[in-house]
Amino acid sequence: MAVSKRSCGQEASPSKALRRDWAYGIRLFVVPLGSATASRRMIWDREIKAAGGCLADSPWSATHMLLSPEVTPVRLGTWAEKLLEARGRPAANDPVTSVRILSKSLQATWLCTDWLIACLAKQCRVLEEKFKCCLDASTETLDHEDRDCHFIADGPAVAKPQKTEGSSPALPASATASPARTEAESDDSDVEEVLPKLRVFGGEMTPKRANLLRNREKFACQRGGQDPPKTSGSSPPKSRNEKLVSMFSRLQQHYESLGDGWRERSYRLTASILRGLPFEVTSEEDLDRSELRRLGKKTRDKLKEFLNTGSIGRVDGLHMDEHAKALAELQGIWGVGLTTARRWLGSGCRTVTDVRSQVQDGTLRLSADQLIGLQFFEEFAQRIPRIEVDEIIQVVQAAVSRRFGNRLRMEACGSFRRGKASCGDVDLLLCARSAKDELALGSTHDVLSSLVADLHGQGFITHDLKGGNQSHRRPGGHVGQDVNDGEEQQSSTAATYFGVCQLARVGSLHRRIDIKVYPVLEFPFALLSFTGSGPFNRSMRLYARRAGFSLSDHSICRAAHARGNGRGERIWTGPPIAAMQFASERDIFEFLGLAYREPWQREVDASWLAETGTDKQAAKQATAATTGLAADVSSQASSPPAKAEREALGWKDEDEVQSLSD
DNA sequence: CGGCGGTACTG
DNA sequence: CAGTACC
DNA sequence: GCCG
Repeated sequence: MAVSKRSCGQEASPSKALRRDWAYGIRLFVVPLGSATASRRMIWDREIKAAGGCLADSPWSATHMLLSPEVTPVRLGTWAEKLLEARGRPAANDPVTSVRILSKSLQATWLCTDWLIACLAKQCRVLEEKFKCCLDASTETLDHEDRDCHFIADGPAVAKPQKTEGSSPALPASATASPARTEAESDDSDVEEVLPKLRVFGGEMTPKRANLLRNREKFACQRGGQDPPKTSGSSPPKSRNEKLVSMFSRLQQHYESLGDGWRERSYRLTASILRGLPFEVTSEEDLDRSELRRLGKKTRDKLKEFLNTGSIGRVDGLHMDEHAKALAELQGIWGVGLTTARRWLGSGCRTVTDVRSQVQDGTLRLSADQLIGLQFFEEFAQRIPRIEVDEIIQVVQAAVSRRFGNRLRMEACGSFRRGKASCGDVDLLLCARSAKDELALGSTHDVLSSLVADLHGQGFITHDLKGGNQSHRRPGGHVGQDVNDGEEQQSSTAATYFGVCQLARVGSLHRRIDIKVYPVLEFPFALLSFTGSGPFNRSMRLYARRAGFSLSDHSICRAAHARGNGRGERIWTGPPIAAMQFASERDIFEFLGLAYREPWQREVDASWLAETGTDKQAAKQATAATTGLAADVSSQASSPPAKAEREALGWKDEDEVQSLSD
C-alpha cells in the first residue's frame, strides 16, 4: 500500500510541462525499424497523446526522433537514404553519411526508445541527455554491421539510467502548494455564465443554486489545477508533524478496517490537513490557525492531549491494532468484506494463510469469487505497471476489432486514464461509436459476452468473477411486472463484467480486469464515473445533489429528497435530463456549472475541504484577514456579484439564501 | 439528530 | 435484504 | 469523525 509515490523526472522545462502534461509540445516520430514494431508504436501513440504530445506524420515535422537501440547504422542509413530520395534530396553513398545528412536536415532531437519507456514509467518528462543517439557513429562500425549497433550514447547501460528516482530533484513544481489557481484554471466565469446552460437543460437558477455555484471551489471535484499528486519524498515538505500525522493515520486505518467509513474519512482528512501544514503544531495557539479551522472538538482535544502529554490515549489504546490488522488483511481478499472478515476472525482465522488451511480442511466454505480472490491474493496485491496495462489494452482491443470491427470504441478508465504510473486493475469501457452502430451491434450483453468468450478462448481471461448479467432483469420479456408508470428509463442496458486475465508471457501475473459496455447515450456519464477517482465522484455527486440533481454512471436526474419527517425514503426521482445533450464529459461539468477537470486532475486527495455548501464562512473569510489556503481560493472564487447585479439576476440576498438553503 | 455517492450483482 | 463491489 |  505504501508503495509507489514516485519522484517525477527532471527536465528543466517550464513547470507546465511537468507531470501529466509531460509530452506537451512534443511531436514524436518513431523510426519504424528494429523493435519499434507497429503494435508498440500504437501503444506509444496513445500514451504520447494522453500526455499532451502527438506523433509526427513524418520526420520532417518531428521535434523528436525515436530510435530503437538495436538498429544498426547500416539499416538506419538505408532507411535514411530512402527518406532523402523520397524528398528529392541527394543521399550520400554510404549509410552513415546519409544519416548525418538526414539528421542535419531535420530539426529533431534523436533519442533512444528507452527514453520514452522511462517517461511512460515515471509519467513525466525524463531528462533527455542520457538518451541521445550518437549519429556520428564511427565508420568502423560500418564494417561490422552485425555488431550490436550503436547510436546510443551511453551504450546498453542507458536502459535504466534513472535508478536514482528518489533523489533527482524533480522540479518542485507546485509542490509547495502555490495557493492560487494555476494556469489551466479556466476559472470562474461568473455564475452568470452558467445560468443559460441550466435554463437550457431545465434547471432553474434558484438562490440556493447560485450560492452553491459561488462556493463550488470548496468541492474537491473543483480543486484541480494544482496537482502534485504526492510525489516524492525527497525534497518536499518533510512532514513537520510526522508524529501526529501517523497517529491520525492509525486512527483512520483502525476505523477503516472496522468499517466506520465516516470516522475513517474524518481522520483521513485530519491527517491530510496536518500533513500539509506549513508549520509545526507546538502550542495550543496553533490550533486557532486558519488551516485547522475544519477540525472539530474531539480532534482538538486529541491534539491538546498530544501537546500536553506527548501521546494520545485513544491511539495508544489501539491494542485492537492486532484485531484491526487481521481484519484488514482478510478484507484484502477479493469478495471478502467486513462481515465475512469478522466471522472468520471469530472462527480462528487471523491471516490469509489460516484461511487457506481451513479451506483445505474443509472447515471453511468460500464462495466461488472468494476462492479466486484467495488463490490470487498475492498477485492481486501487486500494482500493474502502466506499460503492462497498455499491453492488456492491446489484447482486448485486438479482440474487439476482430469481432466488431470499428463499431465499438474502447476507453481504458480508472487510474490508468488518470495517468497513474501503475494501476490496481484494468478498467475498460466499451460503447458503440454511433447510434447506428449500436443498432447493428445488438444488445450490450451480447456484445460483452461474445467479447468475453473470445478472450476466454484465447486464454487471456482465466477466471470469471461475478459477471454482471443482469440480462434477466428486463430483456424484454415481461414488461408488466413493475409499476413503471410514466418513467421510461431505468432499463439499465449497461453490461458489466469482472474477471481475471493474464498476458501470455512468461512471468506475467494474474490481473483484475473489468469490462463494461454502455449505451451510447450514457457513455459520457459512464466515462466520468469510471475514471474516478472515488473521492472525486463522491464530491461531484454531492455537489450535484446539492444543486438538486442526482448524478450517476447512467445519467443525471432531478432529485428531490423526500424530506421532512417520516422517512427520507423513496428519495428522489425524476426523469433523466435530456440525455441527448450530453455528448462528452465536458457537457456534464458544464451543466452543473463546474469547471472541467482533466482526468489527471481528478486525483483528489482526502482533503475535500468542508464541502459544506453555502455558508457564512465564506462571508467571514472574505472579511477576516485570513491567510489560509482555503480562504485564498474561495475568496477569489466568490467575488460576489454586486448587489445590483444580483437583483438583476433575480437572486436573493445572502441572508435569505442561508435560510433557504435548508 | 440526520446526512455524509450512486449503482449492481450474488445469494 | 445483507454483503460486496466499482469508480 | 464533522457539519448544518
